[in-house]
Amino acid sequence: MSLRSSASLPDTRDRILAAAETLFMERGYAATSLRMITAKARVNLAAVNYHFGSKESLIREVFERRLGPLNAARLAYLDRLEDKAQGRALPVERIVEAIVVPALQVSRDPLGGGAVFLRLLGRAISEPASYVRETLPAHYREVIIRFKDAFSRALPHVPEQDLAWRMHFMFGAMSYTMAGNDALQLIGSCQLDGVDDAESIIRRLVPFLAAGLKAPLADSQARRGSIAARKSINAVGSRKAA
Amino acid sequence: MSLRSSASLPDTRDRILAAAETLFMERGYAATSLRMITAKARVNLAAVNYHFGSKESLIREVFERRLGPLNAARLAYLDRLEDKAQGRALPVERIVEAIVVPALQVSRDPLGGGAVFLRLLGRAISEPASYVRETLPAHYREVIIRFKDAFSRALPHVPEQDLAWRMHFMFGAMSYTMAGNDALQLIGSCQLDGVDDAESIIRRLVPFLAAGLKAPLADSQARRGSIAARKSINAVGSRKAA
DNA sequence: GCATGATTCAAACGTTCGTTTGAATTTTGT
DNA sequence: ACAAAATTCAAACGAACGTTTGAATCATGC
Repeated sequence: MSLRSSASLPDTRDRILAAAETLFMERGYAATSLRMITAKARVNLAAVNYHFGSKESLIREVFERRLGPLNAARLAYLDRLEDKAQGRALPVERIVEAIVVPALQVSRDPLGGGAVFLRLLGRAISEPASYVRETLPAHYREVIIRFKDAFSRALPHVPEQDLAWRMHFMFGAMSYTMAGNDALQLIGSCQLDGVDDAESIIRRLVPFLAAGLKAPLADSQARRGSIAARKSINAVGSRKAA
Repeated sequence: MSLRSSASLPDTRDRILAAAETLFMERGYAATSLRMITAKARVNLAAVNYHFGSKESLIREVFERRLGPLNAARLAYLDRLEDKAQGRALPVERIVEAIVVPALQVSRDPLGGGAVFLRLLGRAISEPASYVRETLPAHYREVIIRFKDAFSRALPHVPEQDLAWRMHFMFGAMSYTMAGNDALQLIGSCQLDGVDDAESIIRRLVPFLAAGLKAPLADSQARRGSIAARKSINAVGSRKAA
């Protein structure tokens, strides 16, 4: 079993995990070499293959170390909400909180690496690496099912397909935000300094997502919008887009 | 100048661009080798360095070929809306359309590669590669400024910082959707087949985003939610998250 | 029709990658 | 204390990477 004597576990494994987490977040999986990781972790190059077997297994463990507890906390949060509601429908805002708030908890992980992992997770969702695209859905499946049911009860008038899409949009806004994607430097054109702590982001994100989920259905107004869109496409297409 | 005689331009450049676009979308920048690109494009390996100088310049051209026209179409769409409105505030839905609909146009590019580029673009926003993170903001700066002004007039009661964050969330949901991020396989738990064409996605995305942008401000209810969140964090943190 | 420039091509360059090896070192069990 | 197991280490492996080279091939203008 190789159970460590509590006090003096050889932190080589954890140092590698922490270094890999940071570097994968900063540079992506493919662009991060094992030599960068072992240099940052101050361990021997061969330690990665000794402790994890391969680079691919390493990134798998990076995710599993934190994603399991995160999604377990989300489900526990939802359980508590549903217990308290005693069968009554939950407010959409509370369900959204059950997804978003545990992320805040992770970002305050006393080990300190939680915030880094959140950014990594936000990036990983659009990471093309096959190990990521196969590992994440397995972790999320139960979360998706449970929350889709909860939203479905809270929004009984929203058809299943529309609800699925709205949850899709919700995960998009969330992942993007958690990834810290200031790539477009929205921030550059107006000051966001000092208010980018996790809690104030959540205070803004939850109402945004709840309003989107509760939005009136498109059908009534959609026809007109769709036609207008079509016309404008032709109009734009006919000019020389410079 | 090397102006080609119209009919028989050596399509080597375009074949490389198309192959690179697809492969960057499928596997990411760092994980795509020049040998993969030249094999797919059926050109010689050295052709990339001959025509583009380097791998980095190649990806830059991949983006500039399509992103310029796309954002120009967005600005033209907004121009047209504002001309018609004659100084009156625009409906939020129309402004959102001006961002989203030109993407639909790109996805119908007669050259056929537009949809691939949209997915690449959605991924690139969270791509850590420095060339991407430095190139994209330059293309988007004017778009951000113009649309922030438009939203600001349409939503005069929303403070600037809140508006910036809501636009941030909007770009998140958009990028995620354009990237085709079914990584969580929301789709697996409920059928979305047959309705995933670009137009029906937009018909669902625009109301979602517009509702989020118009959401009531958090302040009134936020205090309570924040405290509840804090308590739940401690509660969850104290149990063994499995 | 031939000289000139543009393009393609096979081959090789040096570097870095993930992984393996086998000996040295440390930790553990008795 | 000592054998056995676990871990660390320096060094090297072959493969794949982006890029360069110089000759071969193609197109073009006079």
